[in-house]
Amino acid sequence: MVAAVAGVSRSTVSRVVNASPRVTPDVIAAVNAAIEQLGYVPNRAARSLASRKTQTIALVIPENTAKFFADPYFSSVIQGVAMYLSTTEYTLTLLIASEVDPEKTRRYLQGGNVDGALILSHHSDDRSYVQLARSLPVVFGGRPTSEEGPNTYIVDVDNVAAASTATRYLIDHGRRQLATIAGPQNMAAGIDRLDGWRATTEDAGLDSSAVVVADFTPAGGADAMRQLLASGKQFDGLFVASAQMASGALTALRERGLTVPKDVSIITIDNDYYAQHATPPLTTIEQPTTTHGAAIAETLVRLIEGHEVERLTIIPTRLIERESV
Amino acid sequence: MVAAVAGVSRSTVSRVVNASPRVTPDVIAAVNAAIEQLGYVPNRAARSLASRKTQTIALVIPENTAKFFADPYFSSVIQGVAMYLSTTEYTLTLLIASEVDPEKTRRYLQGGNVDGALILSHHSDDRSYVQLARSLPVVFGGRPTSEEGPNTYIVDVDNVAAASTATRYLIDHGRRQLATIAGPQNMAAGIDRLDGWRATTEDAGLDSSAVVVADFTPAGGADAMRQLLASGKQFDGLFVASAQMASGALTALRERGLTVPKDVSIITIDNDYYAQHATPPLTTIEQPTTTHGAAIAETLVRLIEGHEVERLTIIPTRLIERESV
DNA sequence: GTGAAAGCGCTAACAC
DNA sequence: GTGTTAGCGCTTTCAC
Repeated sequence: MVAAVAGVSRSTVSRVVNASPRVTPDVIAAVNAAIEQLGYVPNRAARSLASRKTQTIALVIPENTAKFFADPYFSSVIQGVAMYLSTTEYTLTLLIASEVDPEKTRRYLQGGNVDGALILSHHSDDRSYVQLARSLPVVFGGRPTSEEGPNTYIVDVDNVAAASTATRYLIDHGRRQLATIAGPQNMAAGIDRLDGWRATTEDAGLDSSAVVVADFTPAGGADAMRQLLASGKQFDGLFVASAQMASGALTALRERGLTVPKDVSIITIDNDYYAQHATPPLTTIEQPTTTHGAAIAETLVRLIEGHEVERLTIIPTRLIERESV
Repeated sequence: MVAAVAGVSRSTVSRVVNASPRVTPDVIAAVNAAIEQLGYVPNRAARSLASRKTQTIALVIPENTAKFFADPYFSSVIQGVAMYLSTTEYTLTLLIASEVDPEKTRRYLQGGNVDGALILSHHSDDRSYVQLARSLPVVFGGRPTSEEGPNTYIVDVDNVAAASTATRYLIDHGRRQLATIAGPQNMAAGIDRLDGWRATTEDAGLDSSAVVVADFTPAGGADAMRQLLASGKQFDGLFVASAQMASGALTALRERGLTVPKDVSIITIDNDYYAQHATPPLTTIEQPTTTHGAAIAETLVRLIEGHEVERLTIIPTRLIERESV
């Protein structure tokens, strides 16, 4: 073993590996030399067992992975998480939450197999995770819909403000008959964006009754657009709560021979390929996705390591002007 | 502890947890009852340490994660991997291969911290992973470019055949002046698809000199298209080695006022949103991505568990006819 | 079929 | 500053 080659005890090797401050430089050098020579790699399992730390962080993914992975927003957030963690000593585990047996996930998380968990809010039922936060460091990427407890740490974009900015942009560009395709009302992002649109619309003294709810997918956006068109409501400015839905809405508009932005202006949220490659390219509110992922991960690491952490971190957004307004 | 409540020894509890065949049904029931009552969750670290198995599989991701995660193909494959593994006892760890310190990744992998590794070929230098396969079960999703060893297990699509099918489709539809936008020639997928195109084109007695190489991105595809246009070569049928590039190519074609498929037919590979939402929607060769991911993971698990495994598994592809030819 | 004992490879008191 | 001694929570021979 390393200790023998370096001529020291196993404890000392352990101290060197863990960068303990009180070890003589000579000894550190000797041990490192031995480590190098032997190609020694500490065993994670043994370490965890003895230190009662796993150095592992779980990223919990809702069972409905199809939607999850198909959404470029999430891939991008995961990327941010993974990249941040690769600069630390923590390892990232992807945990798919089984809906058949939700207990399985909870048990795994609480069974001391991870040091903390990241929950990307995508689904309605996050109550169990809010509870989980009582016994394990947990950070939510996106505000959970269920009531928050004292241990709820959230890193999120200000969805109300983003929707508000978008809506005001429409108004500032002369649009007076507004409509919106909202996101699912069991998700915080869906709720908050609708709230922002409605408040801003009403503040401007405009009618806020043209609302259709969809599911954040292109197909859902197209359906919603058709509904709106069929409703007979007049509108010249449309806020769509996600670029994926906007892409679908564009398709439906084209079916009816309507032109953007001549007949109707569109503004949305997300600067993904849907927004960039739409015809016309969409004016949108960008949320910095990888930055968001990194911030979530960083918050969790700080939490695990006992640092002071803000209960709520807001990630800034940015308006990108293109050709749809 | 569980043993006490169930009135048996720890060994017996261990046997029940690990589904050992020779335990009396009564005892099994008693132990399970105790487990349930106590909410017992076995400690992974202790288990690993004693059994010398980690029940962990690493998914190695090239450092250039930006490209990686932006590619819907990979998100989708990861999804397949994650979903398959969630049905097993294995846990998925995302491992970002540092290019600054490639040794770090290798050491981690060889240090007994995982039972096996999945390499999604995306980058040129996979030699080190082919080597790694000598000491650790490794499965490649996509053929590595470097020479294969006896322990190289590969799960891949037949890229040559896919390109060949696509090219023949163009020819069958009356196109005689063919061109291609090829993928990077340091990646197997890029090389094989070009080979397939060239062979089929030449077999048909057609000119195979109109080739531009790009990097699988939309921007790269657009540039390549402009180059092709500027070259003065005439073509009425174009095979683009990925839908992302095809989407860029479409943009460049539009700039020049060319219409698809009237002026030029386009066929590509990948049935992602680029192919589906392009204008016009692209005729393409679909590779089943989540299935691919699941197959890769399954192969690795079988390998780890000592089952007989094929050295090469080919995933079937499918032609999807749309409006670009 | 079940229990007793040993030990996986490391860290963490505690002594010196 | 370094070595000694336990012990983390499990699995695994080996008896019985």
